[in-house]
Amino acid sequence: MALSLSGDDEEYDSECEQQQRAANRPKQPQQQQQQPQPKMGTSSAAVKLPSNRSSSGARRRRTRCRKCEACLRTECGECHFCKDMKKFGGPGRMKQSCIMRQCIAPVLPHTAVCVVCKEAGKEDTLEEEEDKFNFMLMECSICNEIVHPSCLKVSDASGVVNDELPNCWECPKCNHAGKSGKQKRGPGFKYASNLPGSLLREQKPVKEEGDVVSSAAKRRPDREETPRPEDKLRKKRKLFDDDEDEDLGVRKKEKSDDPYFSKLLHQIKTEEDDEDAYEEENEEGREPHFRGGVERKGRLGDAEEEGDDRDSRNELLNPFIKTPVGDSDQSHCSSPQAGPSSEGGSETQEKGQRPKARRKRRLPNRELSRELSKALNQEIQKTEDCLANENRQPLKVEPETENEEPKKLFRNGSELGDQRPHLKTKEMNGTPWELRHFYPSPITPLGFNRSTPTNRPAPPHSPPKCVQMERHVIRPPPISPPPDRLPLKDGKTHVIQREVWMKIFGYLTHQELCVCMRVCKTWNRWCCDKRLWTKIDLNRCTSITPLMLSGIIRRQPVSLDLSWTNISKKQLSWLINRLPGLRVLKLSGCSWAAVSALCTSSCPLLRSLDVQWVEGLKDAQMRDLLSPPTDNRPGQLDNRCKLRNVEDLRLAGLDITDTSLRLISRQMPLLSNLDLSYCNHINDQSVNLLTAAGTTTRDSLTEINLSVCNRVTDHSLNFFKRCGSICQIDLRFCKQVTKTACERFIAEMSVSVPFRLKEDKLLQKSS
DNA sequence: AAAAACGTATCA
DNA sequence: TGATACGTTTTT
Repeated sequence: MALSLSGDDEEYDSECEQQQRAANRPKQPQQQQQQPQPKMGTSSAAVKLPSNRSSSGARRRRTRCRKCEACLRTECGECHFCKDMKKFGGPGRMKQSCIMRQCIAPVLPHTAVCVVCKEAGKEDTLEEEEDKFNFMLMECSICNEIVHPSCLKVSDASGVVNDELPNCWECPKCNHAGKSGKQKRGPGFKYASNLPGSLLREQKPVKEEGDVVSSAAKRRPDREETPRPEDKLRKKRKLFDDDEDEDLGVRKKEKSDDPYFSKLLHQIKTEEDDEDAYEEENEEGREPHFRGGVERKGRLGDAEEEGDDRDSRNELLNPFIKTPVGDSDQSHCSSPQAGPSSEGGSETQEKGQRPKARRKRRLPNRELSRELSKALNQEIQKTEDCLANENRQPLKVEPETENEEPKKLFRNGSELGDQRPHLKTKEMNGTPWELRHFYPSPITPLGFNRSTPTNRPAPPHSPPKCVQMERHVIRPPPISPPPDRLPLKDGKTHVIQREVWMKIFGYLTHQELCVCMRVCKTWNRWCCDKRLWTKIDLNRCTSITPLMLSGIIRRQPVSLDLSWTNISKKQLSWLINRLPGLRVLKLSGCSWAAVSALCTSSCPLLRSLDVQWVEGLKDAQMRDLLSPPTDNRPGQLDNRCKLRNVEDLRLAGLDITDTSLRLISRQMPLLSNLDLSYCNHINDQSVNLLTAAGTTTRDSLTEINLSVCNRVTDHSLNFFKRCGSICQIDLRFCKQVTKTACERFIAEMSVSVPFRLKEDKLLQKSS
């Protein structure tokens, strides 16, 4: 089908698509009634597809890249889809891949060919990035046509590369025609709405009116007629309204920010090439901006004008945004890991002329500060506007722009209006996610509210706006995005290789990375490397916007701190379902309403969970949290505790009792570090439960924090004697615990395990 | 030829 | 709005 794209479609109506499918399905009882008409008449799917998009060809199905983390996994055998498989004893009706194996960067099938020349992608035969780009197959997310950029005749138009998806762009024709990217998110699919738990909804193309855009897009002929994206945008905005409009006007470029880099910049070729496009971006900060923005705002403050801000926002916010293709980047990014097709393409960095493409980036950062958030918001709006405009205007290739995706976001979603929070980033670069402790938690027991254990810092409450995420495909950034060396103006390349730069970037904070991202396309790309964003910290970010969520997904952090944010359940659920590799999740200070998202999702790899001071989290909620997933979303069924692999659990400030501890001792066999500070209902019996014979916690516990637990007495120390691995017992500020008892404990334990009093009532194994 | 699985229609 | 079903596509 895919191939067939265009030509024929005209005949069909846009609606066909859906119907087509319907037609295909003979079976369903009800269907008959409704019978979608088979306009297509026939049923062959292939045929049908084409018809759908009238104007363009049918969308081509994509296939797994076989290289990404997901593709390399083995089937879990536990998700809904696996259970349906015959190999796992199921009926085999669903025919879906294992949830854990949903490809992150689906590629065009090998059978895909250029609509114009009918040949496959040839990027593998070329060396220059530009060439590669020009000869690789690119699928338009709007008209679905698959072509070699070099086969296009449109000269001045530029395409907008979608970095998120390999070989995906908004072709010059569509772009020039002002078609909006419609919601289509390009070929990539499942990740979003189809997945269980996805919050995004699929947009059903034709059907809904809302999709004006999409439908429009579908039709080729009528492009012009098609409703403009703007419409949608407006709608969206309304939904989220932002206040950022004003900002839009503001943005500008920042170029100058870092005088420091200026020299470098001059030398860097990238920019030049892209020149226009590129510069704009840089200067204006589109991609760079957004990043820069973040940082700057965070740090620099105003430095960036709007441009920067935008970028940063985009990144964070719009995960979907694609990087400007400009160069080869697009491809890189998009499918860094992905398959073949993507590979080839990826490099085109600067190519140029031909179809120019632009891409956008997004940076998810944690460091967004409020300022940043504002900036982000602005950017978002801008982006929206831009998107609307951009569609009509051809972009040039840029290395890292992120327009494309953002567009989608906006369109679909909601994004625009969001509130952009500020993300703050700390530096996570390179940090091993292994942290088992959440240091940062603002709420450290002993820290502030010592005296008022029960009071929790008021979490920022901002009503989460409705986040409607569309179903976009959110993909993680590529690892080691090309090029290998920094292109210089004189046509040569910098002596230092990418990996060396990467090591250097590894020492930078997120803010600094954002600054670097504004330097040039190449750096922009490199700095977006997933390895540099293993930890994302949005602690106390006043509002979590859809774009931010997208940005997070794209970066696939191993550690995510959403403490004291007003994230909603829907948002959290959406995130969790898309962060299969998440190990550390901090939700302290969030509402139970939000945290309850954990009840319906499975986080098999979660090792550290922080739910301190979560309002409304009591025994009943703990039960829900620890019981097997209740939800029926596919892939979510599991009879085991959702948090069975948690080693570090932070429950400070919760009104939980022995009921919860009993569950914990049974359901969390790997629990090593438990924080129960400020839990006023915890008493000696609680400790007894945790250390009772037959419990796994008895041997797994290495650290326990019972500080400010006024019901705990000296007697608890006796229970800890039976813990084989205990290394630290924090009983500070426990009114009923005496120093004498602690000393006695040390004396008695000294025979086998030497302990010491690190602080008053803070027992620590002295190794 | 068969297995895998994409993408969407339809069901609930 | 999520879950299920399934024709078709794509790979093996």
